[in-house]
Amino acid sequence: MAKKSAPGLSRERMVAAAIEILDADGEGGLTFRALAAHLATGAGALYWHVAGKDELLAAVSERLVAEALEAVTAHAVPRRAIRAIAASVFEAVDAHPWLGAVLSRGPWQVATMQIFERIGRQLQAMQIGEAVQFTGASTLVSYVLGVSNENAANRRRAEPNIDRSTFLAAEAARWKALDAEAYPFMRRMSARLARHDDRSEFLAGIDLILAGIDAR
Amino acid sequence: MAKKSAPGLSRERMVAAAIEILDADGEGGLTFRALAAHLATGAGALYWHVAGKDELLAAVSERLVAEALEAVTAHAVPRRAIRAIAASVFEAVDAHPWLGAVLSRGPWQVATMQIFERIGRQLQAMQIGEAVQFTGASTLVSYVLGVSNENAANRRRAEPNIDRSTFLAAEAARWKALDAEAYPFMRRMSARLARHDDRSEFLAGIDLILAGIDAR
DNA sequence: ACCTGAACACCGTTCAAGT
DNA sequence: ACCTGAACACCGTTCAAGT
Repeated sequence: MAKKSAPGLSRERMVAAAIEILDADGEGGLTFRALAAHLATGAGALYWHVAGKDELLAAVSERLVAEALEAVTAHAVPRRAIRAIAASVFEAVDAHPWLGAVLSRGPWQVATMQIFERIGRQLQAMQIGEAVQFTGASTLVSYVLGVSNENAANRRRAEPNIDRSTFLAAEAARWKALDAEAYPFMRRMSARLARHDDRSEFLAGIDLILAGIDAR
Repeated sequence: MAKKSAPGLSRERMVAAAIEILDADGEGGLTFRALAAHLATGAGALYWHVAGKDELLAAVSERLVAEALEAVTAHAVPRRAIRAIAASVFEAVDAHPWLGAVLSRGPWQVATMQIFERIGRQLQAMQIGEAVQFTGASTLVSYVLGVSNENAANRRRAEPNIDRSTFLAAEAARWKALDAEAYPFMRRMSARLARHDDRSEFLAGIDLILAGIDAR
């Protein structure tokens, strides 16, 4: 849908190029020099269209989150809708792991506000008081950002393109090898870690919070 | 308890000095040059005691989290204990806002493992299945890290030493001024935001998750 | 064994100069 | 109005040289 070879720079082209670089080389790979080279221009030119790197990253996260939220199918039941919203954000972060770090670096930027608003509206439709709506939305968003950020950090730590199951196996082995005195719980959970699924575990956390909201 | 003028460097002295600088000047203030100057040595000397900046930050977070967890008073009732653990971590992050960012940059470092383990042991003492223990611990830790990170980011954004209530008032005014079509929920919540308390709101989120766990 | 500090290979950002 | 690219003021890290 984007024009193939529009002449000159633009915020849009910069955002698109930044996403390409971030996906290819991770957050460390996105420098204004690399971005300028990618766009066949000088580094200084970028500053004509964007105030700086923070603003660019905010624009990038705004775009991906907006797309993720647009993709959410409507649900008549609020808790279903919340689950769908959370799942869609999770999938965006899963597809672009660096997004987790970017999102939680500047909360209360438009991207996070969108998530908060969308979740909040669904809570509003539930039969709960305003205080629980506020606490519930805050808790859900904090949880979503927390998981996103952990995923981003894990991807940074792991070798790129490593197989998911071999990564989990290595991680579980680490847990199992922990000191028995200091980490009895983690040791006991190591087998469970090895066979857990990130996405459904994330959604199980959402369900836990939703169940807590229902209990009010 | 630390020796006043022990000769030479050491990991411990570096960690202590790093915390001082971070508290005074924020995360951006901690450079190896500044740290070396603070310790009256050359920048290269630091690398004799620490592999690099990441390791230093990990050691810093490890220390503060260990102190926070030691300060937790024992509770016979698991959900009380979990509340106390979460509150103690919250207070550490509140006292050292940059810690929130450091903690969630490298999860599954010792600091995070300690929190996970401590919370997990309490869940283990509750009458719940192992799957809920795993999901519950993950959810609680992700939430704690999420909130910590948001707080860190908020402090970065606000002017330093700004009064808490004036910050909240300004933030609430921003919410109230949002577009009515796009942000009805946030607008409706603006008054509540203005008078909410960070700490008790954080704990209300913990209670929500705990209530969800109980509902199993 | 431990420290020094200059040097290396980067950054984000600015800005005079161009078109 | 928009782009260029050298220059500025930084970084983390390395490493020969010192004690």
